[in-house]
Amino acid sequence: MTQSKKLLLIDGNSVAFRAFFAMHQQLESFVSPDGLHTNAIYAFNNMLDIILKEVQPDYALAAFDAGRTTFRTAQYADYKGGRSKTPEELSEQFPYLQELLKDRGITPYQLSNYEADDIIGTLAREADEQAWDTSIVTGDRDLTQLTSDHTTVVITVKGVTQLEKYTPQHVEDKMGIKPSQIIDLKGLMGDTSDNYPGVTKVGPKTALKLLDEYGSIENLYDHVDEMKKSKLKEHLIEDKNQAFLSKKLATIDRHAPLTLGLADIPYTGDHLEELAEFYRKLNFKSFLNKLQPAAGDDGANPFAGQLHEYTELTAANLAAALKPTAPQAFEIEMLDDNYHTSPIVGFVLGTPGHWYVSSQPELLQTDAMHAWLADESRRKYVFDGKRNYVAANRMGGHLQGLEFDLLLASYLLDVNNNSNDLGEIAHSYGDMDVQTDAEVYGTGAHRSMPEDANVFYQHLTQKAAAIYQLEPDLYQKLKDHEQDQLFRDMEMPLSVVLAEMEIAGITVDAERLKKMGAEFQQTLKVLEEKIYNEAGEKFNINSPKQLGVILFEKMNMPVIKKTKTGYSTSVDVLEKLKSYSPIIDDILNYRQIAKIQSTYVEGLLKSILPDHKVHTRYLQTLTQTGRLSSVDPNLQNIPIRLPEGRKIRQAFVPRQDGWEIFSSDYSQIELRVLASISGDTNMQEAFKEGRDIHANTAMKIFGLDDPSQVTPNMRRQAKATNFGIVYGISDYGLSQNIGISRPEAKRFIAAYFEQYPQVKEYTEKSVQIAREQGYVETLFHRRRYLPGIHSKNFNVRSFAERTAMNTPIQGSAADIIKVAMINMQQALRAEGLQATMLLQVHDELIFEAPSAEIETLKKLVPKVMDSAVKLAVPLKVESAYGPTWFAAK
DNA sequence: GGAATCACG
DNA sequence: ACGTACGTGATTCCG
Repeated sequence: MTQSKKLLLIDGNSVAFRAFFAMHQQLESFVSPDGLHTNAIYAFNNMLDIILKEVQPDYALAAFDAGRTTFRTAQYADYKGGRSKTPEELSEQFPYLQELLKDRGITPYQLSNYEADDIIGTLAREADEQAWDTSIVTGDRDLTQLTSDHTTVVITVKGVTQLEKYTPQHVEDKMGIKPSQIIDLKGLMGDTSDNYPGVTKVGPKTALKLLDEYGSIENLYDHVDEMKKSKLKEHLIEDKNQAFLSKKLATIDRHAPLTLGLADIPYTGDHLEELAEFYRKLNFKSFLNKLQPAAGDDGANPFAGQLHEYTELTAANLAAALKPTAPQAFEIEMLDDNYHTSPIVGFVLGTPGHWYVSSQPELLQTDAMHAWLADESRRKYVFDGKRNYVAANRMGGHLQGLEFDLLLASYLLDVNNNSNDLGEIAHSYGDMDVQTDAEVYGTGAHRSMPEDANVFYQHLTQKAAAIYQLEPDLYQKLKDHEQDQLFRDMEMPLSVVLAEMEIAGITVDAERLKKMGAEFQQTLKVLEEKIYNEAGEKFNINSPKQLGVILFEKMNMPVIKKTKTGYSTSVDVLEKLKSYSPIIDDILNYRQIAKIQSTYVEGLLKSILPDHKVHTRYLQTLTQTGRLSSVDPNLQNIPIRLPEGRKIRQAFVPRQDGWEIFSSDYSQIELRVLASISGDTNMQEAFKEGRDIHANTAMKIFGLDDPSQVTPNMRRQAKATNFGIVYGISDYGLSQNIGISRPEAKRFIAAYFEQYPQVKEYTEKSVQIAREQGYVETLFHRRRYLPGIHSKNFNVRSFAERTAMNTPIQGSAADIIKVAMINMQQALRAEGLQATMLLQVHDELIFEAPSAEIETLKKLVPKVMDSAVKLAVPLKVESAYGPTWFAAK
């Protein structure tokens, strides 16, 4: 069976208009070197990326209007009259838009006397007759009259990159009429934007009612005499001609005399060289970077790039391959993200001109490879050293001598560019010679080795070559940013520390978890029954939608908050509903236990490997602030705040009897960082004197003389205010958080800034710096760009301002614990301890150790942590230990 | 695949 | 007037 052909038809004018106005705000920032406005072209191209990927057409055309005069203006002179002139900033973009379309393999077309709609209608009809599948993209809902079993109309909503698909069914659901009735609707109600009238006093509601009853304008007028006497009837009779004319105007001509046919418009894909030239001309860097040869190309590569030659590694040539003393690129290949468990499919190493590839992981286990891996003097260039370290470890090797990690370098240069794909990153630095993994291996369920081994080898080779080629450029950029130390002395060594922590893993007592799971199961069952009783019916408690119906419709509780999709049923909402019914408490309990059960009992059990441990992966190049994140499983959000959840920690145990879990955390590290970098003398004094910072703040903002006057509630509010400052305060946010009025929150903040004046200066200075240089930095020159700081959109700009205040604080705290971790691994080794660092949870480090080493750790760990950096205030570290993680707190 | 919810610092 | 706290990840539902 042959698959039916796919046709893509684009309403060029309509989409261009939408594109132009969607990016109207950015009009003046999208200007080519020649002074041409490019915002519409840019947004149009974004839409193309999306729709081409989705439709994958065999044939494609973009239709444009030929001018103002058409056969419709002949029928009705004022058709589309009164429209204001197309802005010059847009009309100048049309010729380029057509050039873009050609370069993207899509035929642009216009026909004098006809509108784009008619071209589209005609081709869609021809395609329909051959049972092709057609997608029509437009911003104009009128085109939904063309929907059929084979034709889908895709409407751009909210800009041009959000698309809504209309099938005949969707048209009916959304508009209440069949696609064929749209022209009747327009006939009755007219169209103000196209400037033709319908029947007097008939709007959408009346028109829909009439169509519901009569089906079409023709049938309506056949029976108009039978209607009861009414104003409506008079208008209908009066405006009969107008109604028929309007229907005619609204009807798309599906037999326009086109000068081309379907056979003339094959979709030819990106014409890479022309397209690259076009992007360069318009200064479209991001599109240029995304540009690459399509997968399955015969390797032809128009971008200067070369395909590097390679040699397949064998036992015989291994020695020769390992001989060069210059730094070598090295990469172990795995297809799954989780490198702790993914099969290893091959590896590559070498220097330019001498690339060696292999699809035999066993070679990594040879003595020769082991010696080379462990030889610190043999420097290695890698992409994601941590991943390679773990993989080498699985092959019995110890990867040392890491000199340059492309992934870490690109992350530090711009944390927004947090791709994990070598190809994508290389492209963003202008190296187009390497494909992305998605292109070579596919994604999701389709991910697999290429059929042709040479494709695999070539990909490995191109990756290694890209690392080598980009190294000098990126290292220079790091130096330009004053980030070479951060890179060399912090992130690079940390990647090895993290690899060792991940490999160590933490032991989980599965039996313990299962026992807890059984108990939770019982509790859930009881709660479930109770909730069904109270609701008077069974429903899915896990479905916020169904729960909303029960609470707010059936039980008539007041709606406190709405979400995009319906009623909010989140904790803060439910808390406010407690007095209405005991069902609320049961739901809250159910939610709490269900969360623990699904995420922490069942979820955790799934990640335990045969060694009885879980081996998380720390993502070192993800967060915008420099923190780590933890996945598969996430060990940075194990419950602690509520007693039921906290019990989960009883399942985290040392790897052998006679050992314990030891934990140390920084106390108030973010506020200490704030005190230090703001230079605020009052806040510094509080820390230097070892005072309770929240109580101290309470005394200051409530104007008390003595700590004994601070009530628990005052301290709670002061604490929230301290947090608020760190997050980039707003009176509204604070008022919400501690349940006070907005003016009160405002007074709090004013009092706070009066007491800590240099903190106020710090917040103002941070925003100022972001405005002036476009980015903010941490103590160690970690950088975050904040393009939103100049936005005209209040929300976007406000967010950037809060981020400007928060990132140096959160990020510097992240820097500090990273330094501590590197020093800690060093210290444990130097002291010859068996103690092993296992986990990092942002401001705490968790170890396992023989009981006999606990006394040593109690001194050593805090010492290493509080001496990681020298701030203007002391760092305080608190420790605890016990037989499980539960006890170590 | 997005939205809602909730776990952590 | 705008409409919010900063940084994350996993699970579930549902179109």
